[in-house]
Amino acid sequence: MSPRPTLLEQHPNLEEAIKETAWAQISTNGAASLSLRAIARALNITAPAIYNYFSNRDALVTALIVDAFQSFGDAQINAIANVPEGEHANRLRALGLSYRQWAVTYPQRYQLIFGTPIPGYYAPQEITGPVAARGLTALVGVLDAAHRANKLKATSEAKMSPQLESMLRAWESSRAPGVDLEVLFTALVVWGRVHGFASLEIGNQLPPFITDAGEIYRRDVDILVSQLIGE
Amino acid sequence: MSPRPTLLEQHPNLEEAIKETAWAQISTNGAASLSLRAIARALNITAPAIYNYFSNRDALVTALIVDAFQSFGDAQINAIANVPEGEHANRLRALGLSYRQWAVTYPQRYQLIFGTPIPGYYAPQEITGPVAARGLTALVGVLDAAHRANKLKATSEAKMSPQLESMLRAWESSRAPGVDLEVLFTALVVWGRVHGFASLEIGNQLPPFITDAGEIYRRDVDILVSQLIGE
DNA sequence: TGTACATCAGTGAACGCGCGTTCACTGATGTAC
DNA sequence: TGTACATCAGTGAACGCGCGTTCACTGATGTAC
Repeated sequence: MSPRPTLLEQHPNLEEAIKETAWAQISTNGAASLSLRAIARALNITAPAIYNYFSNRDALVTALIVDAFQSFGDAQINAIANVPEGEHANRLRALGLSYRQWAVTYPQRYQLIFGTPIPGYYAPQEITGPVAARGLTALVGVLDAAHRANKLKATSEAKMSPQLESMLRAWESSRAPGVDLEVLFTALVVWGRVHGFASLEIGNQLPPFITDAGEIYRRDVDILVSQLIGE
Repeated sequence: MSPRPTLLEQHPNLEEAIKETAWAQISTNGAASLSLRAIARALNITAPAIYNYFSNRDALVTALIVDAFQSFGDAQINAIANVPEGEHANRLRALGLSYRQWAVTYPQRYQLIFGTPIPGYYAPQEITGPVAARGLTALVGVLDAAHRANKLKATSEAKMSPQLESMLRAWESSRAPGVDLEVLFTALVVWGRVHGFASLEIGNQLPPFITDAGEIYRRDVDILVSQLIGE
């Protein structure tokens, strides 16, 4: 037993500790002012030590973004894990509620992947892209299953414009083979809809009388589900 | 005619020039890294000169935010100025389309008022609040008119929860006297819905195959209008 | 069990930088007589 | 029209600060013999 603990003993997994401290900083100061020196200070190490784990500040940010997307995707997938496959309405509702729940639970992560980009930082798409797609995949899956079971109501009787169709077809052929274009369109609409209210809440942009945004959100999700899933 | 122009001649309205330069900086570097020194550099003046117009950095940011809200409110109001009062569907559609149009036209302003807050900056609510409310007011007005004309479809048959009702009643009595609670709820839902997709587009968070987000947005607004306004 | 050595995580000093803000100042402009 | 003076927008030097990153280093740990 050494008289004063070595640094290794203080931080058995320093890489993890650095990321955790980074998240703590983001939650108080915002992602833009993430500082290696401040992280080091909080961990009682010196700033250059961080370079043993991340080659520079951007590498740390990228790691955080990947973790956040991972966490988001996990949350979406877990949300429907215990809802029977045939209950399309319940599955869609679970995804919608989980979206906000995750955002409220991890506002820092939410801000990092859905908020204003960090100035001077450019996310490497080859790292960020695949892990970002995972979240939408769950939604597309649920809507597609409902569609195949003939339970998905059409959002509109109007024909899609040729431009819209060709964009969606590009998506279909590259990432979602065999999925109906209406399903893909609906996924985007649903995403935008849950995202909008959640982001207003997280960003604290709702009027002050909205003291419990969850109340509105839940009702909105119910409406959304009943508009999309038919018996 | 003096041989070299005085600074006054270079910048007849320096206060305005400072704000314009600030906007330019925000659009390239994001709001978080707004720097008085950089603004001064771009204007060929020294940094302390800015203090003749804004007492410090935060005061400049506040002025920008107020301007942005003003611009947003104007856009919303102008959007329906030429749409006849009785055409509820067209008025709602005009507001929806204008929301995105403004965001696309002034992404910096959009980011400043709807994006991640600037670290270390706290908006003085007494200045920011009133001007922020103006945007929602137009929407509430249009929905209220439709409701009074019996053209607003109910979003849901389910009864509102008591908590939801009491929040909305607080809003009604403090800011929107006489407006039906269903109208206020609908306004929030509409806001969240247009906001969500617009913010994904502005934040560049849509999947890469969505090359023309406006196509999806327009269709989404059409769906929204047809769901809310009946004949 | 004991010694020599390689490894390598973390240190501490230093670099050059940009920042917000203060301060005493300058020098052009406009006014009063 | 001419002079003395007040005003005040903008200057330039300086302050103290925190930042990312580099570099040669130290000293504990683990391995080979």
